[in-house]
Order: sequence, then structure tokens, then C-alpha cells
Amino acid sequence: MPTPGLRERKKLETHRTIALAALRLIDERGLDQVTVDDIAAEAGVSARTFFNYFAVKEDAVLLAYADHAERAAQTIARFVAQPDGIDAFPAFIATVREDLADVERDRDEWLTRLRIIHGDPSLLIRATVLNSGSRDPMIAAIAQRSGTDAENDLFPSLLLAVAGGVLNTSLSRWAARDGAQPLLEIFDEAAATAAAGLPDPR
Amino acid sequence: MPTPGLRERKKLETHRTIALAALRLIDERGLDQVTVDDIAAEAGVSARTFFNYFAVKEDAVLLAYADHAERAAQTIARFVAQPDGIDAFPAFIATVREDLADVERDRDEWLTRLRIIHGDPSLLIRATVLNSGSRDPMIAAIAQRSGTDAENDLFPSLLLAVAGGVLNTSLSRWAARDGAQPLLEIFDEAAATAAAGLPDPR
DNA sequence: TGCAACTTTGCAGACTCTGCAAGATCTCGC
DNA sequence: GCGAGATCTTGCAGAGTCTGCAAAGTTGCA
Repeated sequence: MPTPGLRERKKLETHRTIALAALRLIDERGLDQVTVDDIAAEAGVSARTFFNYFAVKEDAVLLAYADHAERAAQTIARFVAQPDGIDAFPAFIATVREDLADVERDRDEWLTRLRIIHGDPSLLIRATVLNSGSRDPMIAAIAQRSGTDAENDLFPSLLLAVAGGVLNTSLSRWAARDGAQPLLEIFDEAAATAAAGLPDPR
Repeated sequence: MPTPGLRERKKLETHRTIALAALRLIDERGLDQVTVDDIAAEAGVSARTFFNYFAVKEDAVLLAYADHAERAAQTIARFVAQPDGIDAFPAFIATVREDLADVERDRDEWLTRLRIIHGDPSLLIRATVLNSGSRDPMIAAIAQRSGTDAENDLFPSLLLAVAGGVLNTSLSRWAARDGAQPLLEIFDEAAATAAAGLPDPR
């Protein structure tokens, strides 16, 4: 894999510049109080260019990195490569857990992003929609690992939905505490509770 | 509770008329190929009136009934009234299960609605936002029943997220089969799998 | 009946997003 | 080096969404 050319690097950089400009402005003023023109001006591009990178305004908050699709593909690959002998659900949870390292690394950026999302829940599901491209491949991978059928069995879709719930709940709690409690600690607790079938914690 | 006046009844009727017109047109042509003007014309009102009833175009597909908020409140009340001695998760599942009767009753309408949503996942965004108003009260009710704290414990939010996953997965599968398999049957299987902690179904 | 409250409507206007075509910039082979 | 072709940026025109406001029409109630 050779070094990507200048054009490619500029593109990634522009993407990131716009995304961070959007994050900054929207964190200050709120989603509705920031127009695409504002973001484009802050990032030093034209409004039209903004839409070359992001289909809708909300995506600028959510798509932190331009290589979104590849990252999802890598996650699937890591899931498939999980050691044999463990069930699909814990294997999937372990895979997602690894991805949380990215979040910890850009900690402040993610806390800002989650704070914005908390203030505007429409963003939350937009995030889910953005992931919908990797949804079917993920379900297929889960089906294969668990020896089920992606079309006919409920199990793979359900697993993905529940794991998504675990992830979203953890991120949201982590942000609500402003990062005071380690994200992985929260995530592990949530995953364990789900794996136990949500018994009353008395 | 006296009979609501003419004004009130007209309002409910107008709401329903617009919602059904939107459902019909969008099912035929797709969300993007139908404008607010189209829907308003089909329903016999002005475009401005459309926005008196629905904040955004998507809501006309999603808000089947005008008394959305009260229905959510009733669901919470029924959850609180579930018999003692069962855990919060099965109690919540049982409550949601009762609401599925509404879906079965307006079966074709719901299959259409779910078909539209399947074709345009952006609608899911709106659906979640619409439910977010009842989110906190629900979490509070779950916390109370399970003897946990809505602020400090992960349990109530997690339960809601997982139950939401069960519901969404079930509806989506039901619609994918075009209603051939009974919704309650699918829902029960999904709920049982989640309650068991998602073990591999080998 | 007649006033108060509410609903509908048209209109002006801000904003989002798309298609198109011209111009700028990058890549790659020669 | 350098030029052809691919790709990216930009401005512009235009369709569509959604809001605020005030006039006009309806309904509720004394």
C-alpha cells in the first residue's frame, strides 16, 4: 500500500477541517443556530464544497473521519477473526470494545460530539443510518459465526440491535458524566448486564 | 370526560386525513418524489396547514394518530401497573406487547408505513425523536420499579435501549415477511432471546 | 346573538440541498 | 519536464422545506 497522493491527502484534510469547524461552531451555538454557510466559511471552503463532502448538515458533526466505510469493514474483519469457541454476542461485544480505543484517543472531540448529540437526538439516529451501509455485512458475519441464517433467523439482526443499544447507552452515560468514569468500565458493565438478560439488579 | 367538541373532532380528523394521504402518496412514489404541496392537495388543505399539524414532512408518515403523547403516557401507566413479582424487563416487554395490538388492528396501514420506512431509513431518525419525549419518563418508571436510580444506574437506560432493539427488530422482520408470520410470535421469540442473554442458538 | 378563542390560509423570506458547467489542481505516462 | 485526462472546487440557478405574521373564517360559550 503506497503513500496516498497529494490529492487524497488534501481530501482527507478538507474533510477533517470541515468536520472540526462544524463541531466547534455547533458546540458553541447549537445545531439550529449554525448554517452551512457559517461552517463553510469557518472551514475556508465554499458552501457548495461542503455538500461535496457531507450529504446533509448533520453529517459534519457525525462523520469524524473520511474513511468511515473502511473502518466499518475492518471492524467486521476483526469480528470474523475473533477466537473460536466463544458465542457470537460476546465476540461481537469484544470487537466493538476494541473500537472504543479510537474514542478514548480523541476523547475531548468525542465528548463534544456526544454533548451535541445529546442536545439534538435526531443526530443519534442519523449516526445509525450512516452505519446502515455496514449493517447487512455485519448481519451476514454474525449469521455465519452463529450458524444461523441472515434472512430467516431473527438472531443476527437482534444481536446487532442489542449490541447497538449497549454501545449507545454506554456512550451516552460516559458523556453525561463528562468522561469522569472510564468508558470501558461503563461499556463492560452494560455488556455484562445485557449478556445476563437484564435481570433486576437487586 | 365529556364528548370532545366539534373543533376537537375536526382536528383529529384533519390530522388523520393528512397522515393517510401522505402514506398513500409516499407508498406509491417514494418519499422524495412527494412534496408537501402534493400531500396538502391530496388532503384538501393548504400547505401552510400541513405544517400546523406536522413539524416536518416525515412526521406525516410516522404520526398515525394525533394523540401520540397521551398514548405514550398510557403505556407508562400500564407498565407501572404490571403485577408485582416480575422483573422490570419482562414487565416492560409485556407492556410493549400489549401495544402491538394497535399495530395488528391497523395491519395494512402499518405494513405500508414500515415498508416506507424500510425504503428510507432517514425516517427512523424522526421516529426516534418522536419517541424521545417519553424517554425520560419511561426511564424513571423503570428505575422505580427495579429499585435503581435513573441518574446513576445504567440499568434503566439499558433496559429501554434493549427493549427498543427487540421491538424494532420484530417490526422490521414482520414487515420483511409482509405480515405472513404473526407479529406477536416474532416479538415473543425476540424477547425470549434477549432475556436469555443472546446465547448462540445452536 | 355576539364576543373570545382557535384554526386556516397566503405571503414573504431564510435555509437546505442538487444539477450543471467552467476553471483550478493533481496524476501519470511519455 | 510536460501535456492529456481525471478529479476537485466553485458559482449560479432553482426546487423544496419550514417559519413568522397577520387577515379571514369557525367554533365555543355566555
